Amino acid sequence: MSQFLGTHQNRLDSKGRVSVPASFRTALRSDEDATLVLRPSHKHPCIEAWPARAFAELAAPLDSLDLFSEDHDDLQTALYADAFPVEPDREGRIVMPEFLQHHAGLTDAVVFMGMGRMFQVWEPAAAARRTAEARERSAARRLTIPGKAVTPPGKAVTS
Amino acid sequence: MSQFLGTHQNRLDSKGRVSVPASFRTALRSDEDATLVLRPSHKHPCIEAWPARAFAELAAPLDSLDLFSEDHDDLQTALYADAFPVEPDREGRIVMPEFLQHHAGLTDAVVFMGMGRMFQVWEPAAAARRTAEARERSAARRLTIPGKAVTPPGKAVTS
DNA sequence: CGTTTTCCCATGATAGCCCATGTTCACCCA
DNA sequence: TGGGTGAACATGGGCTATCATGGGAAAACG
Repeated sequence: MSQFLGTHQNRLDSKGRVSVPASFRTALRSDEDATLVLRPSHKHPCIEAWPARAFAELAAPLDSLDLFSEDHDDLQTALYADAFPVEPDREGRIVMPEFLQHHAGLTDAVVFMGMGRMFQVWEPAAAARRTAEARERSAARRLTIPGKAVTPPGKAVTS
Repeated sequence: MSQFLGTHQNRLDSKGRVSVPASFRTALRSDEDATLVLRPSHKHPCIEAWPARAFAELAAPLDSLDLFSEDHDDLQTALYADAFPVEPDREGRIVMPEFLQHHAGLTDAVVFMGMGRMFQVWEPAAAARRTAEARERSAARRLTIPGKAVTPPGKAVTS
C-alpha cells in the first residue's frame, strides 16, 4: 500500500535538513520519481508535501479551465508559485526552504502527518492541536466514511 | 472472505509486542497483503485493526469528496494521521505503538474481539464491560440483523 | 576568493528479524 | 475412553540491519 499513514516526529538540523520518515520514503519509492513538491497549506500553518506524480494529477484539472480566465490565473499562481520541488538526499533527508519553515513556525522538532496521498509537516504543538480538533469534530458531527464503493458519491458524509 | 470471529486474550511483552490470535492470522492470510492498519476507535477506548485491503476500501471514498470542504479535511486527518500500518512478524506478532497502548489503556493482557471485517483490541476489563453492555442493549431493544447477506451500507464503518 | 549549498562518510540508537523454549491443544492409537 | 504424542501457538530474548542525526569535504555560486 503506497499511502502516507501515521504521525512521526523528527528533527531539523542546523542546516535546515530533516529526515523524511522511513515509512514515507518507502511509500515514495513506489513512484518512479522520488521528488517531493512542498507548498504552504492555505488552510493551516503547515507544509503540504506531494509526491511529484500526485501533484501533477492535482494540477491537471487546471488545463480544462479557460486559459484566459481570472480564476485560472489565480489558481495557477497560487498553486505553482509557492511550490518548492525537493529531492531527498541519499540518507532520505530534505532541506526545508526558509520560507516554508517560517510559514509553519518550525524551530527544532517537526511532525510529519500522513494524509493518504500526501503528507503534512507541522510544528509539534500545532500538530497536536490540529489532530485533537480533527478528531473532536469528526466524532462530534458523527462523520463517517460511507461503506463500500456501492454508495453513490455525493451523499458521502452521512451522520 | 473469511471473517474475524470470537474473543481471544494474549499478552503484551516487554517490547510492546502481542501475538495476533492464530484464527485471525489465518483470516488475514486470505488477503494477499498481511498488513494491518491500526487506529484508535473514536467511540471506545480500544484499537481498531483493519486488514490493509479493507482499510483501503474504507478510505477510498475520501478521494471523491470535495477537496476543499472542512469535513473532508477533518476526516482525512482523523483517518490517516492516526493510522498505524503494522506487519506481523514471522511468529505472527505485531508491535503496538505507544500511542495506541495509551489510548486503549493497555498494560499487560489484551483482548482481541472479532468484528467481522475487522477486529478490536481492548484492555480486558474494558472489554468485559463493553460486551456486557452490548448484550444488554441488544436484548433490551430486540435488535435484529437486517436481512440479506449483503453488507448493510452505512453501518459498516462506524467504530 | 569567500560563502553557501550539496554530497558523502561516520556513529549511536532503535526497531525488526530470527532462533529458541515452554505450554497447550488436537489428534491418534491402544 | 484415556493416555500418549506431535504439532501449532504464545512468549522470551539476542543480534543485526536500518534509521535518524551529526559533521566534514567537495562543489557550486556570486
